[in-house]
Amino acid sequence: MSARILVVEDESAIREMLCFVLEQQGFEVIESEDFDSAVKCLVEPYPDLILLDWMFPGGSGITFAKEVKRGEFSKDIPIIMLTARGEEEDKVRGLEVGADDYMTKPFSPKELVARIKAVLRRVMPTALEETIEVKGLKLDPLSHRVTLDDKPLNIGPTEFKLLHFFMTHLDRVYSREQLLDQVWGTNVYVEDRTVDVHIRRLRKAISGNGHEQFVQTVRGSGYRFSTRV
Amino acid sequence: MSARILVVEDESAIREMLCFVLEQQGFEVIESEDFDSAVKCLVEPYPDLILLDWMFPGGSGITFAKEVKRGEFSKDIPIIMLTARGEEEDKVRGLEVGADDYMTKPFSPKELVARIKAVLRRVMPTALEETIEVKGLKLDPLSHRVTLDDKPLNIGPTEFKLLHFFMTHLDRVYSREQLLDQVWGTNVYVEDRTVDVHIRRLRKAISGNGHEQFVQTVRGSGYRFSTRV
DNA sequence: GCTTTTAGTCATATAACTGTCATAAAGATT
DNA sequence: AATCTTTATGACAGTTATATGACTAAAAGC
Repeated sequence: MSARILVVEDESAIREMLCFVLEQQGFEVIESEDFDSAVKCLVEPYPDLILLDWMFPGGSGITFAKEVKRGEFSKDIPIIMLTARGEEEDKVRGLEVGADDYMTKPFSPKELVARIKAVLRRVMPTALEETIEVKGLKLDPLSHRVTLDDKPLNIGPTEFKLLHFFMTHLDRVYSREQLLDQVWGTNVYVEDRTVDVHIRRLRKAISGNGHEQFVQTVRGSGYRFSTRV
Repeated sequence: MSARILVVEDESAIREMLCFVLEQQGFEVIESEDFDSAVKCLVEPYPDLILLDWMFPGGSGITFAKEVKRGEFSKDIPIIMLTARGEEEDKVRGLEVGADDYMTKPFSPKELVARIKAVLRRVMPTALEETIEVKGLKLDPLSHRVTLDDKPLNIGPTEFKLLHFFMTHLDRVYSREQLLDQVWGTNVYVEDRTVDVHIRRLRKAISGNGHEQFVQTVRGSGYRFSTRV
C-alpha cells in the first residue's frame, strides 16, 4: 500500500543512508547504482517516485530522466533530483527535463522525507498511509481503524477500503464501474449493483451524527463523497 | 526509556542526519555543534554515549574526549568517534584517549546503529530493554517477566516475544507475515495460521481483567495491540 | 532417561463478510 | 396520475476468515 521509491545513486554510503531513512518511513525502496540497472527498474511494478542523483556514472542523471519521461508507462513518475552544492545549472536543466523537485546535497533526512511526501501527496494521495480526517470522521490506515468523534466504528473490510478511497478522493463522482475498479480491484467480476449494497453498509456504519450524508448518490452517474450537502 | 546520546558534530547536514537516524531508533538525542556547547552537555542528566566528530572547530575532538575522561562522572561515558577517510593517525590517538569505537565517514546508518547498540550493550546492558507498562500490564525484558496488576503471569517464550513486540508497537495492524518476520525472525518457515494459535495463547495468558481485549483482530489484515477497545 | 513444557499443525466450530436477489421507495418522464 | 427508471433496503445463502481444542514432535528441565 505504501509507495515504492527508486533510489538511483552511485555512492554507496549515501545510497545506504537514503534507503535506511526511507525504509524507516515505511517506503518500499529499490536501489540502483548505475544507469543500466536503473533502466531495468522501469518495469512492473513501476516505482511511484524516483530519487535521482544528478551526477552518476554510465550516463548522467539527465539521460536517465529523459529515458523515464520517454516511456509510456513511466513518463508520469515524479523525479526528485539530488544535486551537489553549486551545480545550479543542473537544477535548471533538471527542471527542463521534467524533474518535480530537487535537493542540494548534503540535505537533512527530515527535509527529504517532507519533500517526498509532498510530491507523493500530489501524485498518489492514498500511498502515504496517513490518518485522514474529515469533519470528525477519522480513518487511520496504519491501525486500520475508523473513528467518529474519537469513538471507534465497526466497519467491514470492503467498507473500509471504500471509505478510504472516498476520503482520499473527495468531491468527485465515481461510477459503479470505477468504484469496482478502484476499490475491489481490476479484473474482478462483480455485479454493478453490489456497489449499492456496500454504499448502504458504509452509510450505516458511519451514521452517527448524520455523517452518512457525506456519501451521496448522484442519480444516473454513481456516488460521491463530500462534506457539502 | 532508552539511551541518551550526545552528538557532537559541526556540519549541520551530517548532524541532522545522525539525529534523525538515532531518533528513529528511539534514542534520545542531544545535539551540539562546537566544543563549548558540547562541554555544557556534560551535566545531569549525563549522556549515555557520545558520538564525536573528530574534526570540529573550537578545539579538536581529542580535546573534548580528554575533557570527558577527566570528569569524575563523565569519565565512563563511551565515545564513538567519527573520522574522515584517511585520518588514520586520528584513530590511533583516539583509541589512546579512550574512544570505544570509531567509524569512518561516510558510513551506513545501519552500521552506525549496530555499533552504538553494541557499545551500549556492553556498557549499560539494561538501557536497551526497559520495562514497558500498558494499563497495568507490565513487561520486563530483563527478568523476562510479565505481570498484570503486579501479579505474575504465566506466559510462554513465543507469547512473551509476541507481547513484547506488540507493546513496543502499539496501535498498528500487523499481518501474520509481518508478525512472523518480526517475532519469529526472518527466514523461518512457519504456517501463517500458527500466528492465530499464539495470539489465542497470548490472549489466554493476559486475560485477567479483560486485558485480552488489547489483542485485537483486524479481519482481513491481521492483528493489532491497542488499549482502545 | 523421564517428565514437563512448548511449538507447530490440523480439524472443526464459530463468526463475519460478500454478493445477489426481490421488493420497496424515490425520482424522472410523459 | 401513470409509467418507467434508478436507487435503497432487508434478507438470504454461500464463502471466507478466525477461534478453538486436540494432537504430535521436539525441546528443555530435572
